Amino acid sequence: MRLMEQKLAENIKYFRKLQNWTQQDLAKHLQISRSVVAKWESGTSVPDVKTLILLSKTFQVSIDHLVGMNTSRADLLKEFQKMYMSADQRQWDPDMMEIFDYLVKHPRMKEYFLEMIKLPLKKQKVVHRMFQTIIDEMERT
Amino acid sequence: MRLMEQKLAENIKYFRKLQNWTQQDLAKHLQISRSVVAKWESGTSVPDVKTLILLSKTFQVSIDHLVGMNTSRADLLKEFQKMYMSADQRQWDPDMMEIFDYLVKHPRMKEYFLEMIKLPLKKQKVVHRMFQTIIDEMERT
DNA sequence: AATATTTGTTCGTTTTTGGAACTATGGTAA
DNA sequence: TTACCATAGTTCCAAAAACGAACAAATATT
Repeated sequence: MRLMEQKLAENIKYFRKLQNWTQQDLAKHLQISRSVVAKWESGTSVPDVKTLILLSKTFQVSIDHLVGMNTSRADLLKEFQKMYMSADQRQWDPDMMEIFDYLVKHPRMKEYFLEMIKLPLKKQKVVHRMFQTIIDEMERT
Repeated sequence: MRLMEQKLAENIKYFRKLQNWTQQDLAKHLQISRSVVAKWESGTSVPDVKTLILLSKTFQVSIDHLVGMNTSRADLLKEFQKMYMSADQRQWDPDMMEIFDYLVKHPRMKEYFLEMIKLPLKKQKVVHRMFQTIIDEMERT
């Protein structure tokens, strides 16, 4: 993991110089001490996450790029799937897909489901239980 | 900047659940103590940059996404629709997204929902009605 | 209702950062 | 060359933060 620190160090320096800034300039921008910037760039220390985000904004570069992880900047689809679909596969989670289809076909059920989501948490739990009980019952008979 | 911590917290939890992992599972993966994960997810503390990168790799999500610096959900959705959805004109609306999120967070509910789908149609109808009744009831009281 | 699993919180300890001051390097002009 | 100035690297200490263990609370399952 030493590599990552190295890249981050290099990149901070790189983007700083891209702006024609001295360490002092950057430090002022971030409202921190100059010596801290020096330490980042020499790999002696690492900015915390909050500051990293600030750096990303300051330089207008993605955080992934900043830390040298822009390899996985792959396709949108993959990101999207990871973002919104159930995990394991590269494909859509078949189960979710099934539910999706089902709800499209049963809009009323969908509406009521949405209603449930809006309920206070405790009531949601109650609904879950009841639902569970109902399904169990239905499967048994 | 308080916002960022909140989003990061939510996202770590979200992606963890997407994998159907407990905090313990994630902790093991990262070779750290579970309580640390708990603290991240409750916003009590923040992972350092090294660990953040590890998380990004583990979940296969960009760091920017992880800290909530992503292009907005709506944008991503639009992009996705443009690229993959427009063909067969499926209705992919925000409500559906909400439901998906909800099911990710409540895997058990998802399972039971799937059970329902497998029931014979008549029973499904019955379940629908009961569900609606329950929701109506819950909303009234 | 009782048990087991999962999550949240508190505490003391350890690690790490951040800042001040000092040192080192590089360029420029006399 | 030497003196000077701006910039960058390093050391030390204080302060902040994360970490892990143990305990407490909440949630799910039977």
